Amino acid sequence: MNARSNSGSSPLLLIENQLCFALYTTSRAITKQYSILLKDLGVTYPQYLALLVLWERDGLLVQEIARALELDGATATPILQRMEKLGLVTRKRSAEDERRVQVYLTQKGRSLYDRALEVPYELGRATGLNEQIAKRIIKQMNTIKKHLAAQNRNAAGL
Amino acid sequence: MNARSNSGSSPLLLIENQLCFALYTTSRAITKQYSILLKDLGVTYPQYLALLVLWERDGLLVQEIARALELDGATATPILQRMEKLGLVTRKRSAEDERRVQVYLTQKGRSLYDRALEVPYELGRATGLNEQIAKRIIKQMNTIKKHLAAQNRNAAGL
DNA sequence: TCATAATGATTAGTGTACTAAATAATAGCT
DNA sequence: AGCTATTATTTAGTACACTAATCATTATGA
Repeated sequence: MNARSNSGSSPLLLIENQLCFALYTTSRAITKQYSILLKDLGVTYPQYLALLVLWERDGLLVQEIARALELDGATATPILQRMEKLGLVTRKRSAEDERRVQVYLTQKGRSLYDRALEVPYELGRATGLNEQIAKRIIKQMNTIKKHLAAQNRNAAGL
Repeated sequence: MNARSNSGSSPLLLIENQLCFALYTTSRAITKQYSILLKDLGVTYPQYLALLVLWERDGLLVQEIARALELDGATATPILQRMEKLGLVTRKRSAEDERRVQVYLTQKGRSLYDRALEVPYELGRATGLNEQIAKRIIKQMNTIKKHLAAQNRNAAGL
């Protein structure tokens, strides 16, 4: 049974709309919770994500950070500029290739690491899901994203 | 096993961070897909959601629409103002209570209904999940939101 | 080689989202 | 009635996110 066969019910209640709406509102609720937990650190959720990848590997390109966060470069740039203004990172044009900009953690950026370790722990308690269910949801989210990407690849290929 | 006991692995890989990140990126991917499907209608995803609730019941207050979309009133107002500029709705101060603003669909707003019915159908194909799994995810998202709300109620009560 | 394409980053412009503060009107209380 | 608290909406200010366009630099290929 697909959505079309369900035309008697209201569009608000169609399962596809419900699922997307649930993800939309839950994602916002989580981001809000992160902003509470990250207030002490003085960073936002996307900034925290950028820190996570830089703590993994320093000196990444703007593009690499954007790809890791699944963000457009045009979104990553202003985030990293704000982080530079906060004194968390520095941005340097690469010498070999002047197009590239590498992002490095400052001492201050590195210093947030220890306090940041507490964040996912506190947030994990807040979501109230066990690890097994969380893993299943992560897999299903990846399924959705893969499906959407394939859909758009086909649409672009026409 | 909680996050703390997992202190050997990187913070990026902690299950809580992974879950939240998956929801964050998937929600954005879905919104992007909606924006493609809604381009013909000339509305954004939040505007589409507002239309859904108004098609259910016309003349709702700004606050009621905000609550239905789980948005702050301060976010709903500019969305509805843009929709008014697009000629989709009109906003009228209530006569009995001058604080209240009621939102009504215009003829143009009503006329989008038929085309909008196709949207969740096309999006459902795009996500690639069956109804049963979708329903389970919706339930789990509600669990997370309830948990977060309870957490914050307790924090406020201290 | 040199015109052209591709790449990496940024800027411009629009539309959310959020908190906090302002505004205006109504409700409640004494 | 008049003071105070509450309610509904809006405005102000900050920070994403997205598309499209721009700019500089590097890669390419006839």
